[in-house]
Amino acid sequence: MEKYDHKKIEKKWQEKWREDGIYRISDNADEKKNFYQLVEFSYPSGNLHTGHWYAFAVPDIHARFKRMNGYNVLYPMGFDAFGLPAENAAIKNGGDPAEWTERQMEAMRTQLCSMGAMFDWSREVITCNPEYYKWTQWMFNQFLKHDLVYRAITMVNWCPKDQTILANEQVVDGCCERCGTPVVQREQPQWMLRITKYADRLIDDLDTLDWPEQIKAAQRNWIGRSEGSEIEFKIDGTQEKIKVFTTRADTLFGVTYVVLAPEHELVESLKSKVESEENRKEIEAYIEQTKHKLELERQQSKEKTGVELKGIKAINPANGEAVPIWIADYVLANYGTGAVMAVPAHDERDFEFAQKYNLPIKTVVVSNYEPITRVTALLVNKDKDLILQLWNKEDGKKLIGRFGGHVEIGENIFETLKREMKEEIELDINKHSYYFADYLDTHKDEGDILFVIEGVDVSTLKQHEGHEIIELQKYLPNTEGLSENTLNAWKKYTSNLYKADVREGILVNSSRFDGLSSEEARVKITEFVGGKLVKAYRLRDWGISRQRYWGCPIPIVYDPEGTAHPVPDEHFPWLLPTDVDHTPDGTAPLARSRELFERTEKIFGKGWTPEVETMDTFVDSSWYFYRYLDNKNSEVFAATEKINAWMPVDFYIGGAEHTTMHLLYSRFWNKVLLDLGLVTQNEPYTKRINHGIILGPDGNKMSKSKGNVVDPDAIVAQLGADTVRLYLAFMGPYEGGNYPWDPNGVVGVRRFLERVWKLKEKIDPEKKVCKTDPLVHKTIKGVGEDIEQFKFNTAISKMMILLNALEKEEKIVLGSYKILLKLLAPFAPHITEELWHELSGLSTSGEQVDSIHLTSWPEYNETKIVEENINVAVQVNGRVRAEIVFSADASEDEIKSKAMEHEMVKKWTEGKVVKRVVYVKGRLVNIVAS
RNA sequence: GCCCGGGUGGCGGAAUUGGUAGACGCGCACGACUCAAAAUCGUGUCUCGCAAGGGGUGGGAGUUCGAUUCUCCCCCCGGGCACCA
Repeated sequence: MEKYDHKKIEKKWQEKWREDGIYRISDNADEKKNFYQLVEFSYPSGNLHTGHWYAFAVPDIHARFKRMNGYNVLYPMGFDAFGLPAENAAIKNGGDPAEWTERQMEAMRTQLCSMGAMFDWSREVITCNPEYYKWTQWMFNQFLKHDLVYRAITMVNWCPKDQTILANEQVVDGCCERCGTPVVQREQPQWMLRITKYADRLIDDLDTLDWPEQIKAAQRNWIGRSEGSEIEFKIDGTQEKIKVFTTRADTLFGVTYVVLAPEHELVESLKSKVESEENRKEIEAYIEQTKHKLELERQQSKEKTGVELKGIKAINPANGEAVPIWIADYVLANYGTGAVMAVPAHDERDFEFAQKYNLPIKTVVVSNYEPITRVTALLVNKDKDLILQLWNKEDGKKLIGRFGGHVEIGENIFETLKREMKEEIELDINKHSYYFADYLDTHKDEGDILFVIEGVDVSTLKQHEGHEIIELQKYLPNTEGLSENTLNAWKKYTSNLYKADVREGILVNSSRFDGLSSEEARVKITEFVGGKLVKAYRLRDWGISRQRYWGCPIPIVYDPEGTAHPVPDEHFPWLLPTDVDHTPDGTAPLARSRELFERTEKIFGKGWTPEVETMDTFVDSSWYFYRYLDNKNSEVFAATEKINAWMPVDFYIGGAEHTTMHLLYSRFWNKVLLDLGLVTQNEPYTKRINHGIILGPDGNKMSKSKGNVVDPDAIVAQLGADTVRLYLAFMGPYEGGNYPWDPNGVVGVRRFLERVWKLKEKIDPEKKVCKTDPLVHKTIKGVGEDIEQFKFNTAISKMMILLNALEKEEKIVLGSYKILLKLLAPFAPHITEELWHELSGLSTSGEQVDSIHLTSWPEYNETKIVEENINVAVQVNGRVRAEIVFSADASEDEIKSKAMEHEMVKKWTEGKVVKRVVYVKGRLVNIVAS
């Protein structure tokens, strides 16, 4: 018999599939449901590496599976062809980026074809093609019309050595990613997209998505919404006001100074009003210093610095108190209002600053802590995690109870607690902690206000009339009988308390707000001082200007007065000029194009000039998935009926690195398209998973310098594409994990394929039934379920188990073998296709055989999965003592009594009383005896 | 510091979601074939123990007839955010 030789079959079938066009997908296949599976397209930066294989060939398994299950599956491929990698390579090799890119794409297409994936190449999308970027420009114009684009001067990352702007992700630890030079901040006009306008929707709509919590959390983090208040502080003796943003309006009574960011717009006018020339110079010097502070320094040193604006005071709207005004760079200009009210008693940073510059610290207590009298300690941290330590009052030594949990202010847990505690003086700490946690849960809605204490000086509380607070430290040295865990918890929570102790506490009785939770107090106090409730975001607007050549030209022209105008739609594509030397020198390469300037003047008139910036490539990739649907349309970016036929993307698979970039940008882009009435879906991707990366055999990230790069082309040549696909799928669950490439492991799956190949020798066309039949059906079920969940590793394992079983048989049923081939087809499309056709000779009819990939997924019969016999484990007190085989229809009573009779059971229950017999259907019997 | 994931043999990883921990593969050991090697096939492989039996899923406790799985505390690793008021 001929040996399995991948070289003979893989190319052959790839060509045949292309000729037959079996992967060409129509928009409407009769009766079939459309399924859009998307993977992130790649930069045509050069060679296809293992990462590409992992990203494209493994999801192909799922796409093929869906197709065999009756879906009309679109699994397209294209190139994110603009951008730095292509441009850099072109610069290095002295070529034209367009030509260079075209060459790379051609090479990569060949490599991509070697995967044997079901890409529909007729739908290919290339972002650097004018037919594509014409629509990017058209959308930019739409954004512009709807006030979602603006030009602003912003701070950008600037590498002084490379003379170029760097995107945030190109700044690593405050240094330029490429040359390691510390990055400086520089003011630069930029075209901005108003993504912040969509911040709320981008957060809120995450709830509707079937995405991993991890990704959602990262996006929430990135957008960074926090709800707070904007409160105005009048500046004494002027008309000016300082607006501050705070999430802790309830601490307004504790404000002891106000801080502006050095870049704050009011600083300019205020500095002329300071009391001395000397102070003014000091201020100017500080502002200057901040401006030139390297990003690196900002990150490394959190040492507080600042300068007071002497002689000017801000008025606290809550109590009319005049407090000093400072500028300090710990206040960020572009977050909130760029100004904060400082409450050192309740904010770590303000506290540090106040300590350094000797500013007063005032503690605010908004509280009603009446019930505390009989408990030795009650602490609430700022997350409202309540920790209650109950000490025996009599000798003050024994910790009799402790509990923790999230608590809402307003629970009157105390009275009942007292009652409960009376009976149990010596509670076991660990045992009872649950009891109390449960208790908290069930009494959430009852009772009066209990307390809010935060950062409170114990001695201050003591002075408060009518309440008895026993100081914790009195009992601290007495650690007898406490477990280590308790002791640690104790230390942790008391250390918070002592931190407050350090502060010079002044009790401010804001009785008006007594008895409110800090949340309620926040709202009430904001109202009281005429502030407003606002939200602040960490997310900034999206700067899309790039001073590079190889990108989509921003379709803007300037009139002779310098006013910007959009290039009208009829001039699209607004072509990227080619008469440009694109060696980077810190200026935009397009500024050197004669053709572009001439074109502009010719169309718009003398003195008009073009925008010379290009767009961030994340713009290109923000809508590419729409173009796959209708990639040749010259009238619209994609026809509505095609959009409706396919969108939203059912399944989007990609790398974790895009979590807060591409995934957020394209969601934003989609929402804008929705608002403009161009599309109908609120979210572009229904389901998303992130895959991990393939590491080198040494467990490190593959890199040329480490010499651990695995070249997929070489492995494919040696072992075949099917083996590589199978191995990548077998390494571990597809979602999330990073796996080292194990050269032995690949050989292992190759062995599996060879055994599948050899197994055909055992086929007996006459044989109709076999004892492996139940396993065959079980495997169909299991493999299908696993693929659905992207657990390819266990799917393969199940096929291996089936193969192991079939190999043990003398002869096997043809049907079983065919099923195995079908199950394996999505994983190893070539070998299965070859065997499938070879087997057609064994079938009775002589007609033409279809591709295995056009057949449907085998069906399993649930009743056939049931095995004849079951193994029941017999336990005595939870330990397995015996195993008994029963026929599958044995009754519970029968199984139980047989188990009781077993000699091992007798041995282990000797002299004991059987208290209970637990039976788990078809699995085990547990005999409880003592 | 905050927010998400994780922690199981020598390794990648399984475990029907509370029911016989370690599937499947790699590696390793032994055996068969061979003059020999490779390839292939077979057997074994968590750990202590000759065995009977005991221990064991990062550590400590708890709930349960029974815990890798649930609860609490702690430790460690990976990722995101971070002077965000």
